[in-house]
Amino acid sequence: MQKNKSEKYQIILNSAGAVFSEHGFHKATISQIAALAGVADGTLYLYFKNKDDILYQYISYKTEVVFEKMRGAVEKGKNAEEKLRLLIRCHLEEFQNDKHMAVIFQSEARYLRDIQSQIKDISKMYLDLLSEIIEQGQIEGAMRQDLFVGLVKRFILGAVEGVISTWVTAEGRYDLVSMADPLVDLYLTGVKG
Amino acid sequence: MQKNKSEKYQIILNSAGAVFSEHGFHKATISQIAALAGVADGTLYLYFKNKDDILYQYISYKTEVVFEKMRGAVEKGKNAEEKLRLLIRCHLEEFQNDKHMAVIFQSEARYLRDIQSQIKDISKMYLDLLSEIIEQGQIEGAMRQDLFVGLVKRFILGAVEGVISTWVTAEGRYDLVSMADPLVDLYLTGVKG
DNA sequence: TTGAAGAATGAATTTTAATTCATGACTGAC
DNA sequence: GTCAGTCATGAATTAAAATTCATTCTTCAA
Repeated sequence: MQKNKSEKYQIILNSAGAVFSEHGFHKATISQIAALAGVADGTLYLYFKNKDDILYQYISYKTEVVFEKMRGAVEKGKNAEEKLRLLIRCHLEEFQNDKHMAVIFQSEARYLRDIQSQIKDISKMYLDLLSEIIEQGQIEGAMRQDLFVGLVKRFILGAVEGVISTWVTAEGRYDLVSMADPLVDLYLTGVKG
Repeated sequence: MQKNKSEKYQIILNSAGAVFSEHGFHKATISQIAALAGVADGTLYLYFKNKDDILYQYISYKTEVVFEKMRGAVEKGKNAEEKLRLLIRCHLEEFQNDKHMAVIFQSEARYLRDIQSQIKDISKMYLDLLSEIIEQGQIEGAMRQDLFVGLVKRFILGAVEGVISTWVTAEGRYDLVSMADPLVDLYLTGVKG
């Protein structure tokens, strides 16, 4: 198995993303991925330990890239509310721009239960980002003091994921990013008349 | 394959629930389910078409039961806010009381992509319930007129699922139902100070 | 007591796809 | 032109479980 992230490594990873998102990890076969990548079945084993490892590397890689962007987006915000808006917008943008990733995170991430501990879990990192933002918001006085942060951050992440999930189910037929501000408005002021 | 829902059918379905939730659908084997149910492997095929069918029937059955309870709960509410509180509480209660189901809905429901259309999808029914409640809330003047109902209902469901997901990950070590009212408060009034 | 129908068994079979590895092709140094 | 090292191939192997079915057990009516 080669160490460096050669061009072929990337091609295989992308093909795997396409095949996993179309058929689901378990119904996807090595042959399908190899065919799409334009290589022989055996070649995959020069770059990956096994089928699980392909999914693992895919998720690790995407997680790292996306999370880097999210952190960058949040840093640009001047106050808690702005940071929250930038984070949610970035989240929706990234998933809209990479539908395969969206589908895979949605449906397969949980398969990796056992090896999850090794992954820089995107949920964990995301929730930490949210904690920071909420705590800052409380200090600024922009968010209520009596919030149970542990619940609020789950509430926020759950809602974004729910919105993405619907979009995926709808085959991505509408613009996801335009949901960002209405969604944040709901977080901030709720549905009450 | 027998038609009636005999006692043995139920025993197998429950055993399957336990095994699926422990190992995940794909790692679970027919032999494990049969052993737990105290029958021979072949017996499962007297009651179910195949392994997929077991998951399918499990989810169909649980969906029906839970949804019946949710509908009953909502009917008891006098106004939109009360209905929402009762729905969320019922949701959390049912999942707390049946952890196997909670795990399976969380991680395996999406596997059934292909046969999803045949399933009385719990999300669909749930979202319809929410639509009714929100629209009623708007008529009552208890909820804002400018809400985009399609987004709000997803927002609400996503957040509950997120909270359940965390609870499942935490191995159910705390009381889930006590999250109901704080969660609804967030829906209604948001996090703004 | 018997025997026919319905249930259940579990070892044998089948299926399916992941993984291996003997072979072949390519590349650049000399 | 040749050789060594690297990379790629894909048919053959392996492995794991799902599924089948010939056989056995149970029940109960006559």
